[in-house]
Amino acid sequence: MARENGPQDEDGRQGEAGRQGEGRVPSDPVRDIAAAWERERPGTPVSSIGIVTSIWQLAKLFGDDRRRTLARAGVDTATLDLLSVLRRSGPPYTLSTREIGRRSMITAGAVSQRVARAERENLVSRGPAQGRPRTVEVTLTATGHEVVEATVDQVLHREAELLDGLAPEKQAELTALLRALLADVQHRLGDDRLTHVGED
Amino acid sequence: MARENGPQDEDGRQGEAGRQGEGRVPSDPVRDIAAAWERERPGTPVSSIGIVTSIWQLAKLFGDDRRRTLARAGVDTATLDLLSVLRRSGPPYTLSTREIGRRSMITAGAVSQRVARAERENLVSRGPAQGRPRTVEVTLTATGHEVVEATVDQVLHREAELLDGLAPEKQAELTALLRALLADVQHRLGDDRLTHVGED
DNA sequence: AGGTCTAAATTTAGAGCTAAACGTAGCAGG
DNA sequence: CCTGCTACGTTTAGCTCTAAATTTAGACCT
Repeated sequence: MARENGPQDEDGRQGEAGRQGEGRVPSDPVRDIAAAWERERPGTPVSSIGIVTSIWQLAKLFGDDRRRTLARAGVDTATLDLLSVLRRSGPPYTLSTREIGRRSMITAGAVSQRVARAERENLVSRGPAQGRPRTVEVTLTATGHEVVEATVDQVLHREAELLDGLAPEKQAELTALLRALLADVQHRLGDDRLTHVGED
Repeated sequence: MARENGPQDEDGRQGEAGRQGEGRVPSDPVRDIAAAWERERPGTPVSSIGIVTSIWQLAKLFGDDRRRTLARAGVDTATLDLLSVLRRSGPPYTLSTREIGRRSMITAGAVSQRVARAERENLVSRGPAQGRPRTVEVTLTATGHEVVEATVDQVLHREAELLDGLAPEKQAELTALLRALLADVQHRLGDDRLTHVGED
């Protein structure tokens, strides 16, 4: 209620898809974005929007939901990510900061900060690696181990729940396509970073 | 410290996929994550990982790449997102802050801050809405308009390029699946937010 | 041995975001 | 009328990230 008058469109053109006349398309926000660019700037290269924007929005929804789930348990997503990477690596639950950065796809500075925060709460410990000079090893503590055990299933279960509107075969197809795309993009970007240094 | 011994594989088992004996699978990092959970904690509900983690990593790669592309042009991604939403809405390039938040999927506070930053650089202007009390309207300035025109094609073109390792039919399939998933998750989360208020 | 060089991690500056507290102003009921 | 409610935007506190500057400590060369 509230909003008594201005019902239909302060929003500019919300339903801007305009004329997909027939069936009653139940509003596809991502498609609308591409359509709006076409309408406003004919020739805009919109081909990537259907994939990139959907991925972006899904990541946002999953991420926000995960944050809320974990907040109830008193943990934050960055810390759980760190603990999970260590937990998954198996005994002795130890990795170099470098390796942590690679697996979590974050910069070295971010690793330092995550580890410092987690160390403050006694979830991990830090020390020089034996055989390798200049490298620091991070190890899960007993407390850290407990936190993982207490939260990981919750998070994963919740996410499986969010996916179960999609039929299993569809999920399998999607998994395969995402996997192929991820491998390709990763490869491309890895190369680019090396080749692309000074040009363009 | 003191973790002597273990020289050979600090990385835990990087290639932890272990025995997918035959073909020489070219290392699938996302699959490895699920496999590692299974190995370390049999029974962990890993079914969502293939989709959720891939989406997360792709979003990170696309996002980082976009940030780098825009940095060269002296813009940041949050600002371009704001300007784009306004640009796409068509003349008079004006939206309420509420609507901006909905379209960009960010909180009201984040909208305020984005608008404040953009206003400082004269990319948008802000003022009370005509017919509706209590609402603030944001409008693209000429400068803001120029920034969009100068950068949007670059960004979208770059992203299309990143996708073009995936065959067009595959892209179409992926688009359709993501679209279905997004609609479902969005619907579910919208409901949840209302029903879930005090329980659990 | 002494002076670079270099590879590693850490620290810092600054952008962004969320959640929650706040300010404000129509509006509705007594 | 006055009071409290409600819908809106803004501000603030705190977290997290990136990029760049800084620190640290072997390694290499002569």
